[in-house]
This record gives sequence, C-alpha cells and structure tokens, in this order.
Amino acid sequence: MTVANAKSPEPGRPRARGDALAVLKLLALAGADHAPVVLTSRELGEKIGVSQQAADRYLLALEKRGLLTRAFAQRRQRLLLTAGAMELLRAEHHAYRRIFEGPAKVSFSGIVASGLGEGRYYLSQPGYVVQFTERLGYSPYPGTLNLRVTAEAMRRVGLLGGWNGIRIDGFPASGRTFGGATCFPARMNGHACHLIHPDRTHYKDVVEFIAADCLRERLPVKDGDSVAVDLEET
Amino acid sequence: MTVANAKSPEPGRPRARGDALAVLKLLALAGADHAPVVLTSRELGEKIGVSQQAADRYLLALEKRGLLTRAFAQRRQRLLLTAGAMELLRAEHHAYRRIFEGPAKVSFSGIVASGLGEGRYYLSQPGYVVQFTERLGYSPYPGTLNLRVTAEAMRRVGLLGGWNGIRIDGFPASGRTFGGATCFPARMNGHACHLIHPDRTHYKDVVEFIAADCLRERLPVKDGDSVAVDLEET
DNA sequence: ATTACTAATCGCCGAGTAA
DNA sequence: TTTACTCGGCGATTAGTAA
Repeated sequence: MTVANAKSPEPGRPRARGDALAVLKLLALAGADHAPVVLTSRELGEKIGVSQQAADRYLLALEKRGLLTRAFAQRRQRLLLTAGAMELLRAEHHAYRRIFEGPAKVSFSGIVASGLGEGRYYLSQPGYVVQFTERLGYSPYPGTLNLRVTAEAMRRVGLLGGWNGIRIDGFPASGRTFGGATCFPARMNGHACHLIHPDRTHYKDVVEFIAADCLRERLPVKDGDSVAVDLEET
Repeated sequence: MTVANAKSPEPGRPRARGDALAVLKLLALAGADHAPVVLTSRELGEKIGVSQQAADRYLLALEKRGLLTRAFAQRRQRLLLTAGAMELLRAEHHAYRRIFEGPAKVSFSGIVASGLGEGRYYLSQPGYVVQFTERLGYSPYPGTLNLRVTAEAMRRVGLLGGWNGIRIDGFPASGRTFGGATCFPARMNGHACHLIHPDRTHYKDVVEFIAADCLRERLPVKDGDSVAVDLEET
C-alpha cells in the first residue's frame, strides 16, 4: 500500500508565505504591467518557495480577483497585470516611500479667480458646517477661494487621490442631495487653509480652498494675483 | 453542554492574510523605526484583520526572528523595530521603486590610480577566469583599473549592496583561499566594463574595475585622469 | 484592562493524477 | 510537457480562558 501523504514536506523550512502581493510584485518586476510575461506555475512556485499546485492556485485566485489576466499561448501561459493590480502595488509603493522618504509634499501656484456665489451657498449649508467644525476644527468663512492652475499643477493635485484626506460626507437636504468632498490641509502663501476637492467637481483647471478667515482679506489677494500653495501628506 | 468552537468565525470573509511584512510596514509607518510605538495586540489585530490572538502570535514570532523588540510599560507594550526589520523593509522599498521608477542609476567620477600588481595576480587565477568567462561573457584583461573617489561617491557605491550583482565565488587554490566578489555592469567614459567589489575589500576610497580590454589603453587614460562612471541596475 | 496559553477546527499545502 | 483537480494531513486561526 502506498502512503499518499506521509508527512509535512519540509518541516523546518521558514515557509515563504507567498501571498498575493508577493506574486504581483514579482510579476510587476518582470514587466507584466505593460507586456505579457511567460511564466509557468512551476517556475513561479520555485521563485516564491511553494509547489506548482500552490502557485497555480495563487494565479487562479488573482485572476478571480480581477488582478491578473491569463492567455494560453501554445503551452505556456502569458500573464498580464490589470490596472487594479497596479493600483494595489502603487499603494504599497506609496507606503514604503512614506517610510523611507517622509510624508509626500506637493507645491504649485495658481491665479486667484472668481467663482463666489456657489461656494458661499454650499458652505452655508448646516450639513456641511457641522462636519467642517468637527473634522477641520473650524467653521469656514462662507466662501471658497478658487485658484486657476496649469495642467501640470492639476496633475500634481491629482496625486492627492492616493492620500488620506479628511472626509466630508454628502447628505440630503431641502429636497436635493449635497455631494461629499475630501479636504487636505494646505498653506496658501503660508496661511493655513484646506484644499477642498468635491467628489463631483465641475472644474478642470480650478482648485478650491476654504479657511477659517476670508483668505482674500487675510493674505490679502485679489482676482488675478498669483499665490503659492503647499500641501504635505498627513 | 456548551459548544466550545461551533464553526469558522467568518467563513466567507476575504482573509486579510496579515503576514510579517504587513505588520512591519504598519509599525514603520507609525514610526516604530525611531521611537517606540504603543500598540496592543487587539489594535494590531483589528488593523490587519485577524484576531487578537493571531496578532499577538505575529508579534511573538517577529520578536523571535529579531525584527522587533518589545517593552512592557505599565499595561501596553511598546514596540520598536530593529535594524534587521528596516533592512527587510528597505529591500521592499527598493523593489517597488524599481517597478514604478525604473532601474536605479548611480553615477560618479573618480581619479585613475595605481594598484596594478595585485589585480594582475588575482585576475590571472584560473579559478576566477573561468567564472568571469561564464558569467560576464568575457575573459578580462589581467589587471584592474582603480579609481580613487570621494566619500560621497563611496556612499553611492555602497547602494550597490542592495542590487543584484553578478556573483564570483571564492575558491581554494595553491594552498590558500581566494575570496569571492560581486560584479556590476558599468560604463567608464561610455566604455563597457564591470565594477568589481571583493567581499573583503582593502580600500576605503578606491573602486576597482575590470573589462575585456585594457581600459587604460582603450579610453585612453593615465594615472591622475578623471573619468565618469555610470551604473544601471540590471 | 492587558498578554498569551490550550484546545478545537478551518483551510492551505503538496502528492497524485487527469486532461 | 502544461494547467488544474481531488484529497489527506498539518499548520494556522479562533474562542475560551489563565495570569
């Protein structure tokens, strides 16, 4: 009679614990983010210290989670990472950058622009005011200061998407819905304020700011003036 | 009678798979690399999606592996990462940098210096020659070119320690032992060569290079000349 | 309140193997 | 060859609980 599973394969070995992230990292390093990578389950298993069967199960699981697409060319599968997988890896990258290079910083300049009425109306809503007071620590001056910025600055502002902002939730009131937003502590010409990024923004080249005081009076600035904005990850 | 362990706690849940790296990363983000972080096993468990018991076992395991030191102040433990843990995290950081920012590059300049006799003797050893031929793709000119560099350049060369170099193994011959070394593809004034870093180097401000041809003749350079070196991670 | 041990059990791993 | 299924067993995990 044959003993099917005699005992643990290698009892003393440290166990590589090849989890999903390790596989994604390996594939990304092999360039699977932009070009298919040919890799058999056996090869993958050797690299991360697990059996061919386990490696294959990892790939199946990643495929099911939508992180990996597989194509079967003749005999060997071609692996390609999805955007979702790269998003996951980018978050890891961001965390390690934070550890070894400190909080990320973003700076840009913009031109003070009009756009008052809207901001004043929204910021006066009690549903917003109570959240601002609780989460920002102040009740903002009822009006946003809008800055017109270049496309390059807008790209840098887009990086904030990966940061942990202060969340302002949407709510229903007066028979309509007020949308949510995310705030980021900022300095405008050195003056403390918050960049406020509505979930559904209407602008493509405008960034909005709120502060406890009227920024136009405190800085002071007027339409057309150029101001410098500095943000630091919290 | 009471049923002690009725069934799996949360069968359908995605399983956070909180492995060692995730714990170290979390602690490093909390600043546990330079100052003790107060964190209970329950809090850790919540953060990584496992029970208090599992989280505690992770900490015990990390401590046993020499990656974490724990101190028990009144009730809550104070956690501090060791240099070994930071080394591990740095390797991860390097991998992610590679994925999103491309291969690392190092450039520096140095002054051509003498130091021939030794290099010629070592490079003539058949035990080395066979390895160079196999792993570098050429049989090197029997003599190293030595560059004297600044402390800052030396620091940058030190970064190569985290790269994957081409390994040249040590061996016994002629009744003594010849030490191993690691080679890195490089360009000196644009000319392809290899930086060779012996395991036990004798110099503190000198970097050694080998190439298929005599670099002094091919570049050409002589003692005292300044040359530019460029290395790219492979 | 903590940390951490014990017992029960869940699920992942690798062997064998089909396609 | 390759991918990928089933299955037995071991290790990891959790609940309960001691200290």
